[in-house]
Amino acid sequence: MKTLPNFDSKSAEKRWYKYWLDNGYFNSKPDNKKPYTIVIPPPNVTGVLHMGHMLNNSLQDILIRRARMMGYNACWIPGTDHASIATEAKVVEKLKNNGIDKKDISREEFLNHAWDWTEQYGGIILDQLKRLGCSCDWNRTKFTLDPDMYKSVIKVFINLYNKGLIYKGFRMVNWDPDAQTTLSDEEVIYKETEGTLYYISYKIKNEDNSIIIATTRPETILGDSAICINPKDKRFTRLHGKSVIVPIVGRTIPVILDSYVDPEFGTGCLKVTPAHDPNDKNLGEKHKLEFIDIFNPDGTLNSEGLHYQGQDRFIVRKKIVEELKSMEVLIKKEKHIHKVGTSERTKAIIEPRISEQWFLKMKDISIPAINAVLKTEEVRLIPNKFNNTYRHWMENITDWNISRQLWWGHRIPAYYFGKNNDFVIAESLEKALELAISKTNNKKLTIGDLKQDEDVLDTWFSSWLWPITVFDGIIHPDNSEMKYYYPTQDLVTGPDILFFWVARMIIAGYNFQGKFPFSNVYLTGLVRDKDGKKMSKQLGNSPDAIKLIENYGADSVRVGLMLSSVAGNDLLFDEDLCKQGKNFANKIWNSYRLISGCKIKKTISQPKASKEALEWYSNKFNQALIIINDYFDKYRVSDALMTVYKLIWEDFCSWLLEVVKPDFQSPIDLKTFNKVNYYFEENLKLLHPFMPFISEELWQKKEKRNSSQALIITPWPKAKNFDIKVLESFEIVKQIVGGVRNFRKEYNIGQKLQLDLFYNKKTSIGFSSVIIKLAGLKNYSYTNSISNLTSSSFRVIKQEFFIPIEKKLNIEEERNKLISELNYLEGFLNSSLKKLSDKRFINNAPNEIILLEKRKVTDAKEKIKTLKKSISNLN
RNA sequence: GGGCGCUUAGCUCAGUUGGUUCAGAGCAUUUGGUUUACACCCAAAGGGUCGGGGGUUCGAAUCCCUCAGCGCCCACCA
Repeated sequence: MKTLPNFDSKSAEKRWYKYWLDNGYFNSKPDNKKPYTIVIPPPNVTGVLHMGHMLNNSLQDILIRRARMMGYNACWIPGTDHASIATEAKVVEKLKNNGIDKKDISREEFLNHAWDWTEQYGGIILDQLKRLGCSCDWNRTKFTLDPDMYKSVIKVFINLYNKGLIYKGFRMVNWDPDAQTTLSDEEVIYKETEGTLYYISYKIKNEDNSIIIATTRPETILGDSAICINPKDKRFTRLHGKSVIVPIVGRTIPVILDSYVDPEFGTGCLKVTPAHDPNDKNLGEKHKLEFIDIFNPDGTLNSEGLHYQGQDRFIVRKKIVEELKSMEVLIKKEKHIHKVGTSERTKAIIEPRISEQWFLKMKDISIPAINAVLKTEEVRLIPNKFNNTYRHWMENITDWNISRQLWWGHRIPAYYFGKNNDFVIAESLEKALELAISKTNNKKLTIGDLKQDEDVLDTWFSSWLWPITVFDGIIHPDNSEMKYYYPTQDLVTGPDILFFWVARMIIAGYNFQGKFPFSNVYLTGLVRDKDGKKMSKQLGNSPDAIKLIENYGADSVRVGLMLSSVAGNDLLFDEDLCKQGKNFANKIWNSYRLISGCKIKKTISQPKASKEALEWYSNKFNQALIIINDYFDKYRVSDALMTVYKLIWEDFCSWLLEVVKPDFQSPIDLKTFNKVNYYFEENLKLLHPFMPFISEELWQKKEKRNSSQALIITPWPKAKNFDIKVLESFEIVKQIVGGVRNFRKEYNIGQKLQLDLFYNKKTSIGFSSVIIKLAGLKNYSYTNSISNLTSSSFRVIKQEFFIPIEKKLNIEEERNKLISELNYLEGFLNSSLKKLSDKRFINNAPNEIILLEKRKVTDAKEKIKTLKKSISNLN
């Protein structure tokens, strides 16, 4: 029996993954089965597997493997994302380490470096997913910068532009004066900083009076174009319609009214500098103010800065304060804590700056996407608590800034020509020339006169097409793959990209394909460490994913992740969970060791206890299967796993196997052996989506299997009816066995000594052979003449059980035990009686509740009677 | 500051429309056990005023109000 070695996860993982690949089990082609499709959230091409990926992809694999077994044509499409900003940053850094500055090389050279980098690191994360067991159709692997994907993205851009949905406009961007580049909002770090709030007096035009404003950035008064007050602020009613004069500059600017201004803050008067503050920009647009840009790209002042031209913004701040002081318009200074945006890369204080960008109008095209989630439920968010967040964002959606000042990405297909920077939108230079000629009627234009836009598209502008482009559905909308696989079924991703990605895919799916791209969106939580801290490289609290797999085995890590992973809830990951997974794998392995080690003897007949226990397990299994299926329907994956876990560990191992396993070195009968084997395999089927490797290994250990019988493609068990009464009476069996076990513990009686157990009512409980076997009884029968003085008793349901004991009965303890049981029951009875005597209860409660209460009373009374008798017998 | 959500055992979480003994699971802990698949094990036990307060109701973990603490998203306030 010791011949079976321990489970070797490393070798099993290698062997079976190769076996699945070699047999093409992951691959999908359209056929006449129903499709079940998931597109992977493409990880960054240069990324490495982290805990978030592990969680996310384990879930997808569980869903896809179960679907495969359920008979669907399961197709999981893998791929990677070019991730403009992240990848470009990494390439820039690498070049820098090699002494190359991005500014010094051409776009083409840079892109060559970027492609080298991508080829070098691009496959890593996908290989890591294989280690985890992910059953993706690798033949379908896609990359968002693949030529066909590139074409699709450009086609969509042109299409939207021609519909008038894409336009060029001005936007306030985060400008890094040191790096001289724009930064995305994610790259700006806000730091709490102590600054100074300066109170400055502005003279009212044609009056001797003045008003006082407060500002943290006095140098920006050079760009002031208005003073704004709250229309409801009674202190300043007299200023309505007036103008003021900007100190130093001498410019006359209007006083405007807007409820944006908070009368409580500062003086209640706000100076408006539309070119250098996002909020002021809004005011500027709303009130049609002049935009006065006072800075050069390097943070020095331009000609609008008058005598400060060419000096750095922070030096100017100091000098201007002095000048204002000398003009006696600086009223006072106050310390002021506020948040200042700094560049993640250069640490420079960012300068909000107006710049020209490409935008996509979102309002109209997002309406169907709002309805799909919130009204028709064609797309479901799981859990649906995210519906509110979704609504909030979608109803306040603003135009999408789709251009980025980067090189790595899909280059914007705008071609400029002529002195006025006129442009055309086209999929190629040749086409652009054609368009430019017809637009200008200038036949002398040549390709050399055209200059393509330097910017690339936001990464999400390709990702939002992902469920379509993986099937080439933009270029060839009616191709057979599209017809078969689109729309897909489930999407599994994190809530952090609900808007960046999920919402936009829903929008794109409807607008470009007429159908929403998926039906269900399973939103996972963030993976945190066990102290609740977000896992990150900087904190160093993120375990190495591959090391985890090596230490515990992929199956165990998957179980560890699933055990506490509720949809939408953050996952507090503790390595001990993997240990739990490993223990489980060990348990399963050893149950196989027991079964496979049995010697079969055909001539012996099946013991009654085995027959009874198998009958119970058959019901138990079907009940569990129905529950598991229901959990899957509700995407309660960890509950489904826990149900499998308990079915195998408790019901199968601790109860069934304990009954059917033969005595030491005794043989087992064939009938029992076959049945146990059968259920062992049924269990493996339920286990497979969660623990693919060990389940396949154990499945294939069975003899005479051929490849067509691989577990991965074996049908999921069909749920059959079960008899709840059988399950209920087995629960009573467990209590009786437990009662005997407690007795043994209390009186320190080992398992080997066989006991007598008597009951005092003739009602049948069933499973008597199981009881005899598991409780270690030599006699189990009815009697009405048992003395409490010579036996210990316990009660299950309405039945009383006695175990005769010769010497050691501790009467005092027995009595105390009975009395405390009695006290509990009497308290229980009283509360029921009290309820029933309450007329309001009788008048209001539904009949069935009253009947229940009455039954409780009669049951309790009966139990009390027997208990009292037992107690009096003890005296 | 605006919006949303959360608070149940030491930890991570279940708890369907208020109603059976409804206060649960897993882990952890404690106690006892092992030549007979597995100490990566078996058997049993302890542990919660369901965040505080108030209300509705015959009846509240569940519905309402309020307070406190935590989290997320958005805006980041001159």
